[in-house]
Amino acid sequence: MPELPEVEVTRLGIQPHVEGRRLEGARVREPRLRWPVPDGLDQAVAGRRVTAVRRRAKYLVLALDPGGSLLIHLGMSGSLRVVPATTPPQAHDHVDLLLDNGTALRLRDPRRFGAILWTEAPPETHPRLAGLGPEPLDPAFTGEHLHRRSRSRTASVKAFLMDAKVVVGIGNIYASEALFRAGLHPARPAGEVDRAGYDRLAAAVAEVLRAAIAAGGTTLRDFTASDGAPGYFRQELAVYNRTGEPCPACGTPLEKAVIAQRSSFFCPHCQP
DNA sequence: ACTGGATCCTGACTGC
DNA sequence: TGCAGTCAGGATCCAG
Repeated sequence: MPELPEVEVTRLGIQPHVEGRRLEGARVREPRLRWPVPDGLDQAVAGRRVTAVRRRAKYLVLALDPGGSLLIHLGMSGSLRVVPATTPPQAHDHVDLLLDNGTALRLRDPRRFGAILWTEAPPETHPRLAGLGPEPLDPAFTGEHLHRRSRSRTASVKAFLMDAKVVVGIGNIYASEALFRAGLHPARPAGEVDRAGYDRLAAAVAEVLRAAIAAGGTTLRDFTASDGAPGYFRQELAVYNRTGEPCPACGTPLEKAVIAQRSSFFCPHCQP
């Protein structure tokens, strides 16, 4: 699924087509997503204007006027396209948000781990968003923050980095990539990494996420941006899915290990 | 407060 | 060609 860079690439892609448009309604073909698509979504959004397309963690937040917000999560396999509303839906095209120019923002999600939620309250107070950690591209995300939050934690630094209460947006690909750039073994207990290590890690996270956004995200199999284009950061991945290939820094064969139930990729020499 | 494990779902791929 | 098994970009819930 889309991690933060893929969600941000999606946001940048749909924003010019969606922001400022009035919603005419919603067409729900399959409400059984991660959580059920709300009953009455069509009525709830009809006539409201999209004033902003934002992102919080891996959620897209469409702010509406007068009031209300749509929260859209892409789960593992979700994607959003802007298409003519008359385009015949293909398999797994579960929801259309109908815009006032004859187009539709169309959610496709084969695995249905994604979600569309509706709230009248300020979106940051929604249970799914309240309690999340800082954005990794915000100044509040620092090595000091990671160091402080990790004291006495025995779980791996990789699991720690993927904990949305610690910092949001980092999934399995970018966790491996950031730990490689920081020279940290993914299985190291989070509480044993020192301040210098977390300073390197915080910087590495921001670097790799920014680079991935600039490349249009990472396409492993089914991620496409809102215009259908794949992301090209796959070519720049240093370790992810590269078991046995030479480390780009030292040439040692890269290794794979299952850490916190997720495949993890690392260089045994550069990441002690 | 943390931790690891199970869970939701479909599709792609591997090996027999 | 078919079939069973494995794995996949997420994140919640639960027991301990």
